[in-house]
Amino acid sequence: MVRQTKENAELTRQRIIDAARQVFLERGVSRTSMEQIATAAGVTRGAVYWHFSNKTELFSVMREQVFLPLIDRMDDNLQLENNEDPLAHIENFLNGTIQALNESSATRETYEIMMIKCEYVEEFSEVLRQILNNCDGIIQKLEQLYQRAKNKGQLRASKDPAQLALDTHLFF
Amino acid sequence: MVRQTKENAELTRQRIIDAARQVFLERGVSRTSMEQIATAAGVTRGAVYWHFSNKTELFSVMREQVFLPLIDRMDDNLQLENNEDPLAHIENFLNGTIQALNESSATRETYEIMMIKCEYVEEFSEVLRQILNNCDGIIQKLEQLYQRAKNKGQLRASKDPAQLALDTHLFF
DNA sequence: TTGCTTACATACAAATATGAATGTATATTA
DNA sequence: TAATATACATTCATATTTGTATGTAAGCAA
Repeated sequence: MVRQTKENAELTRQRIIDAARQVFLERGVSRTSMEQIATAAGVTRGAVYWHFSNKTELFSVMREQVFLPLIDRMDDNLQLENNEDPLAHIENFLNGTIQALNESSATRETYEIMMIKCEYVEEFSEVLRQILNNCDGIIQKLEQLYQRAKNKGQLRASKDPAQLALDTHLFF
Repeated sequence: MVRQTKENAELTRQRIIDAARQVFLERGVSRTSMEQIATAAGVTRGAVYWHFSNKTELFSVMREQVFLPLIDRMDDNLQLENNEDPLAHIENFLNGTIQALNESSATRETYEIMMIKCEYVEEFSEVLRQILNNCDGIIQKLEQLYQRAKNKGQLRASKDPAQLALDTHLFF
């Protein structure tokens, strides 16, 4: 197979990403070689290097492909418009995210890779920073919601909204 | 330096372990080579291989050296004798463990390595299993304590001790 | 004191991985 | 339709890492 049409090339690219996710999951990020990813995708390293300049970039793309939509969805679920019942709002948000994880095995696998199959050093520590950045927005929104709940008397006075937001996020 | 006395050899071994922890922390477990560990310890790979058969074993020893005492301490803190105030007992346990982490940088570093600088695949998944095994005992004890708290009316009826134990552990 | 063992250092061979260079047949475009 | 760019496969040079093998000086026991 020598020269695919544009659409086929896009399919190949996606197959490589999916293959990477599989191999990362099985062998961990740093122990998988480009060769293994290529084999799993049914191509050679040449193809992999054509689409991605190195493993770090491939990892980032794989991650963003499933995570940016998830983050978006989380952000959407946290829209601050609804002022009626902040606590229920938070519960809905958590349930929605769990459901998203439940529905997509790709998302779950990526999550697992990021949790226990990746060492956050050097190039990857940048990834970690990005993730934490994403989370910061969510934490802030959570805090605002908790603050509103407190204002509405839904929370005992002893609770600190900032702490609760951190707790919620950390637990999640 | 060619032939040390027995005590000096033991010191060398310990230096290697400490060096391994440092390098693991900086570069992640799978990206550090024996060479780097050796250099950090001020010896050659020969010495490292003399004391440890490979990186996995070195990692295990490093981990156990700081974690077994920690687990022991946690177990001790959870002794079930004191029946007066189960919830306070749990709080003490958590505080004690935090304090242990706080006191020993080696423990903290090892904790960080295990959390985000190690990919749990193949040989290392065994390590993960071991860790979870250790935790099981703790979770059970927590559950018993929560159960007692419930019996004593310290908990609302709606709370499930098993759930609370998992929550506490997971959060921690 | 001799002989054996220990605690390493040094050297070597093999495996593995990387990135780039090159080749090539086909899509695409002018 | 000719020229060019694309989407790969193949090849190659170069590190890097590993485990082992070998060397060696000093410690230790008899």
